[in-house]
Amino acid sequence: MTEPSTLQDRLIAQFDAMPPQMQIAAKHLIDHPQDVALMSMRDLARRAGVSPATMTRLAQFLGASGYEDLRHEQAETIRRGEGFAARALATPHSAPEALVQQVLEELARHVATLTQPETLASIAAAARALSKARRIFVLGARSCHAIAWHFHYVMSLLGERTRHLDGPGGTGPDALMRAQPGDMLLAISVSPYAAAGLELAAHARTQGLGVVAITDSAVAPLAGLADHLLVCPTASPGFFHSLTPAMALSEALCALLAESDRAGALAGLERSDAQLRALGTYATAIPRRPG
Amino acid sequence: MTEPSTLQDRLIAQFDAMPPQMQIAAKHLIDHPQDVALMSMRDLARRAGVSPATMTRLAQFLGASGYEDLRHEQAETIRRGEGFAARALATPHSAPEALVQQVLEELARHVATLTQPETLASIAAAARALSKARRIFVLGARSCHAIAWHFHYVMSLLGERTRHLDGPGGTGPDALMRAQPGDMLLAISVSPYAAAGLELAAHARTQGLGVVAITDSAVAPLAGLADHLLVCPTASPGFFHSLTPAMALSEALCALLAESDRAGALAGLERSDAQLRALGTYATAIPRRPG
DNA sequence: AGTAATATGAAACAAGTGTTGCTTCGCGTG
DNA sequence: CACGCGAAGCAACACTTGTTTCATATTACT
Repeated sequence: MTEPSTLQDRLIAQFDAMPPQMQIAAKHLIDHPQDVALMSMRDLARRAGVSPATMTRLAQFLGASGYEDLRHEQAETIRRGEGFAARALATPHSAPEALVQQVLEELARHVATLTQPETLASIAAAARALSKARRIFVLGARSCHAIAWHFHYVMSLLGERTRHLDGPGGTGPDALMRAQPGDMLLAISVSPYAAAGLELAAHARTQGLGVVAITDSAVAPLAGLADHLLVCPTASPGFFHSLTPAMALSEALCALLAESDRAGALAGLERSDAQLRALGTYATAIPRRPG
Repeated sequence: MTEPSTLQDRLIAQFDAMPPQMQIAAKHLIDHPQDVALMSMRDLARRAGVSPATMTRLAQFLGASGYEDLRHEQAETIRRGEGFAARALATPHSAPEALVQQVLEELARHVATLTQPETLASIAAAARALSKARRIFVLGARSCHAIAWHFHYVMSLLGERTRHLDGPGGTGPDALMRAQPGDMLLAISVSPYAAAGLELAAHARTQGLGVVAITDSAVAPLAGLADHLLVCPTASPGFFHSLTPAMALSEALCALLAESDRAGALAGLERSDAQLRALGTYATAIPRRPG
């Protein structure tokens, strides 16, 4: 009688009873259910980092006679449009749900806005400039700290080129003392514009650093002293300014920088990975759920 | 300049130039475009009442190298949710611009994904739980630090309810010592899952705290011990996992929490604002460009 | 510590995949 | 009436598919 359950539900329900490799496979199916019907089992297994045999075993573990059973089931699900397309149904939401929907829809729209051709060109140009820099100093005060830190963190996995102008005791800006010609500054600043960040950016500018600015207006304080200006929308139906589009910009920059030196990025990542694994930083196995 | 039109459009456009059998095949593809990706070509040919060879010829007639080209194209279309496609405005990009566009489009799509009704309900439920908490501890290790910090920062403008489990000298987790029943934990964790964060979350759980988790899979390590689970996609065409959707989730939560106590939020904001202005934290005028 | 039980990947398997070359068919033209 | 020519099916092709088998690790339990 309990048969209307979806593939994902069954995978989740039985997840804890699976052997490790099968859990890896199951996790992949849960996270990419569409791919069950859209690609071959062997390809899927390769992406999941699992032997093809494991996929067959997983299918049989779920009670199916084989993997093709799963495929047919998922194909039927997709045909019914339950894949993703359940949009724009009349939405008899509660008040809070309506608000979340508004917020998220606006964020999605804002991020989509960034794909305008001129914006793309600005991003590409900024990335090109940053990729040539000897060092990249990263600056983001107050709310923009999140973006600055994230950019620095990601880049630090690739190598040693970024310096984050922040730190305990207010000693963050000190790193600028070692700035040299050929270095660049990535500064993030949205309204209300933190004075400290602006002063530091202006100072860096006087030292001859090139400036890439992520900010919320073409006439924001940072705009005047930026060599490359990336404007991101921050409006939101909610209480606060949004930093999601700024985060998207930052991630786009990271993607470009990694791509511009693919080999170097890979090498750096591998070195990071080796150390992090050696230190047991990451959980390796998918742990059982506590009973 | 590649393929400004969808498969169906191209089929219709060239329909009249096709030989009879090929038209039968084409009609079937036009009427059941999904099946191109969801079943084998031979099956499809059988249903259309056409020889398999005709299908191959049809594909090549359209300029594709073979039928599998069509299959991949359709699979991609289905993956994107098919229904509404802001696709393929002629984009004669340079390579880097094409990559940025892909990245940003995928991010926008992911954020849009979060507006599914079930997701909205989860977010609303999580926010409700958090709004009732006496205190909210915020936890995000490594890459997730950006999200955790941002949530804490925004909430700290409203009042004193959040504690960020991080800090210099590794003393971050200490704040948990003062946790009491009725407190909650907001934990953020995406793959690769940082072990430290997971342990801390598990520990908080044993102390009786309710847990809201933002993570990237229904079977992520955090999922098992979460009372409220918010799943955000992290895939990206670029090198790295994306945190933009997680940021969007966090901002949605903030918006709801502020809204749930509008008066309190306003009062808190005013107090923050007063102090920050008194200290000259924010730049008031737009400075002229130096020199 | 030793043994039974289980989990796993490599390789072998038959069945099915999309493609291609060849043949046949139908039909209009010289 | 040959003739040529495109269309369509058949059958063999090389390849990939999902599955199974089996030997080897790995794990769990006295």
